[in-house]
Amino acid sequence: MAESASTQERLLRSACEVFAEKGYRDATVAEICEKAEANIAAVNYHFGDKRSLYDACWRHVFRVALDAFPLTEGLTDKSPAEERLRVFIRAFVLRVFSDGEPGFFPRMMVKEMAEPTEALEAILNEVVAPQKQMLEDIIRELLGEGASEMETRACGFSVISQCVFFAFNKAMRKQHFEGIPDRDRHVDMLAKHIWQFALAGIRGVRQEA
Amino acid sequence: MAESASTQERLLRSACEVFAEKGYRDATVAEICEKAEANIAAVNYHFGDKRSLYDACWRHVFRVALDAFPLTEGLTDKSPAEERLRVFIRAFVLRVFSDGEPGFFPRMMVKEMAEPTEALEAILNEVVAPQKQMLEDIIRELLGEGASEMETRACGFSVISQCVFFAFNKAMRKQHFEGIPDRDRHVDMLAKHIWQFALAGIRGVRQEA
DNA sequence: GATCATTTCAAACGAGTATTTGAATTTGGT
DNA sequence: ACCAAATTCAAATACTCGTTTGAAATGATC
Repeated sequence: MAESASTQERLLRSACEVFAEKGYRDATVAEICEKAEANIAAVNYHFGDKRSLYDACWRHVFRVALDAFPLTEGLTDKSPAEERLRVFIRAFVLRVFSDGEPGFFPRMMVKEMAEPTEALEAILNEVVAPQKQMLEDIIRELLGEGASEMETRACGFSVISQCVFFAFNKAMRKQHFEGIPDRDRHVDMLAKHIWQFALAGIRGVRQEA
Repeated sequence: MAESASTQERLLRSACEVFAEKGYRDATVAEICEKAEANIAAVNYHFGDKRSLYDACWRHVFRVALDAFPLTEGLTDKSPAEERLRVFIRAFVLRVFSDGEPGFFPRMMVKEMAEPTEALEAILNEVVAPQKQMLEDIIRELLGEGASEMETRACGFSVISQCVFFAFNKAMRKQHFEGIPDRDRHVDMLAKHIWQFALAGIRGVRQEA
């Protein structure tokens, strides 16, 4: 951890890393402090307690992910729904496979969903709800006028579940890439696959109705 | 917990319940014993330690899920791939939404994937690998001769990720059902949605290639 | 009904971990 | 250079939780 940054910053960064890898419960403040080259008491001095540090991490990783991979990159108000869906999915997948800070957000999210802490409800409201809204707006457009709210929700879930899947753990990401040399290109291909699969799926649902 | 069963049985059942709800780390033997109306030392007496109890739970929930919702229910050797996919997905989804014992398996699985214990590797080999194989066999058939191994894997992941998604936690399942009276029927509809979405997705991928 | 093995129990123990403490050190302002 | 505030530090504390222990209760066998 770079000793150029302030102790508080170093703590925040190493905490995000550890929380993203292990989840809230399995992360220890001892490990976080060690990685930040700070004293064991530094967390309490700078953040109050472990939970407040966790909250600070959420705010941080959320902002970083949004910064590094915005879900509307390069789009205009009048970009077609297909294109908006492509960008949304691609940004999501790039986050998930990022080895750096932008990857912390989806990983913390999966940990939190699997083993919720008190923070979950706030996260659902402040973080996932807007993204869900954005996605469903796209899908509603793709489904056309006749789409029911239930169909829209269902298709939204179908897309999101694919985007999130590989955030589970490193072993799964590794396994999916075994024997593949050019990792970045393959992430792109995966994003493209999800996009095509989802577009076809949505059209299938539309025809059925 | 029924006091008709033996202490060992009661422990196993309540342990599955708690592990499925909270994951290995957040589950406490105190809570498990309390729910089983057994003494705090009962786990060690009957199973040795918490980890061995966890292993026993895995064996149990796996068997129960396979029993209650087999992935090939009612199929013959020559059932068409579409039908095999439908049954596979439906059984998976029914497990996920089961409030009873069959639901414990996918929930423990998601917890384990999000925050792995030492048990993960064995589970991947003994449990998920065969199911993955089965699913990819179906998909390979649907994709036709020209399908690459990578496309097959990608479509397999697209299906599984949707099946698993709602195993994350109760809040998500609840949210998806809010305002819907007939829950069982809606689970069926969700399974059908995933099936249609997946079939269309697979066909989309096939056409692209 | 006596004896021995099995099971249950309350209490204690020990390891791991978040938090507190108060002294020591560093920093920033004058 | 000096003071005061901010920060760092090692050690102590408090709490949770898995595990152990030895005695008590229960059940099985003869």
